[in-house]
Amino acid sequence: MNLKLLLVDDHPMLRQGLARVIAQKGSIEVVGEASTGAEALSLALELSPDLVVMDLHLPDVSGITAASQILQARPATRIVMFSSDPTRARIDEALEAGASGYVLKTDAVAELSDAISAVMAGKIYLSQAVSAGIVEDYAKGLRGEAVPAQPTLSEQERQLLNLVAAGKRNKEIADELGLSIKSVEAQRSRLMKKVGSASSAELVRYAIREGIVAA
Amino acid sequence: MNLKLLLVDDHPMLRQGLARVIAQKGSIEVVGEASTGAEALSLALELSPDLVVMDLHLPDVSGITAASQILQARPATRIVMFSSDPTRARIDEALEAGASGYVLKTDAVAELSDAISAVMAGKIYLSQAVSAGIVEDYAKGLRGEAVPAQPTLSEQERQLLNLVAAGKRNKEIADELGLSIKSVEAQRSRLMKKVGSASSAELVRYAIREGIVAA
DNA sequence: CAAGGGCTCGGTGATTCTCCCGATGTCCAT
DNA sequence: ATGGACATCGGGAGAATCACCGAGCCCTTG
Repeated sequence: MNLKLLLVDDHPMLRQGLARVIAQKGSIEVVGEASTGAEALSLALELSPDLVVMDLHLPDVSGITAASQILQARPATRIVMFSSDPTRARIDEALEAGASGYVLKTDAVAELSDAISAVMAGKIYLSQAVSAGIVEDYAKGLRGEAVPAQPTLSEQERQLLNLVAAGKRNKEIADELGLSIKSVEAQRSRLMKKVGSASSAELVRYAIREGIVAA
Repeated sequence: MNLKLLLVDDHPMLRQGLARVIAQKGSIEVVGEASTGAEALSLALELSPDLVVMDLHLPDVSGITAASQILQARPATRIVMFSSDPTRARIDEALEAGASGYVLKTDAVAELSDAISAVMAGKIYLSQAVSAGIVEDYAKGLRGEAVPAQPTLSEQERQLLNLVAAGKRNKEIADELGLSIKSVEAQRSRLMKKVGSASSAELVRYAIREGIVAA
């Protein structure tokens, strides 16, 4: 039986190349390619692929939200995330959204093959580089101390970060959030401590790094 | 005669895919693949490729400097830059470094083929999306007015931007640059007007967009 | 229940930003 | 040489930020 695969990435170069690599190993058929989240969703509905290989970085929405949308409509679909970002936060998000695999673009192609096999067998697959980090943290956690930081931001903190990175002043943020300036200041300083930045400039850079706002 | 091509990109996924796509159109042979600038240089020396397709973003050094190094050692080599960054600044840098082509990862694969043909014929090739922007600016220039902004930053301004984006305070910047706070303030406000940002947060984002500092 | 943690404020004071003004000095073009 | 553009300062006023402090409030955990 042939596996139907939908390939989502905003780089045609990578898409076409990968499609060839995947196709030539037989048993898998690339039935569609998409370059945006919206396109991915509509193609997923139209083609009912068994598997979606999805880039995290898309021009319109994040691959994460695209994945949730697809899973909502077609819960049986397996999704392998495909990203150049090895950040813990990203990986967590992907898994929460229901992805079954996470492979890095810096991994060898073989990782993607392995991921596809494993995921279609119903397993969760994280590429070596990814799982290494997680296992390490886990071991550290068992060993007692100091899993340094996986600063999970609350919805409110993300919101704040968004506004700060947009260059708004505390007063404006306070109005927009219906809080007092004092609360904004407090949140802001807590946030800075949390992500380990000493200035708002670093806060902005953090927000961009984490993909909370665009550069 | 077979064209010898060296493919440089830090993503094996893309590399292997592209290699297949390129190889199958005959007359071009992918003689090597590199994932870092250092690797690219040593392979270029070893293999003497006619053409190098080089990603701009590499783990060690920028693809720009890697290109300069290769061209210094093997001036006859043609280099096509391969990037996801359509920024004018990047393109200018690439051309100054001696690249003969600039193709975006968001372009179709056909662009890369065209680029290879054109470049090997001794021409400069910029992909549609890239040249469109440049030609547009040029036409606007001829038409008289309003090339909206190619904010060429002076060395000092880049320096300032660097320090601002690093989160330094005006006082610290003044010390570091041997100026008075007042001059820093003035420069800063001029800079903000120049790049059209209303807040220092936007300034930071600008610096990151333009690649002046890392995120 | 009590204790603690997180979030929302308010106050205070020091520091910093931002923007106004004007005084120089340099360099370039008229 | 004279005017203009621009960079380097300084003064000063007003706003914003930052760092502490403390006081409630809600919620979870023991």
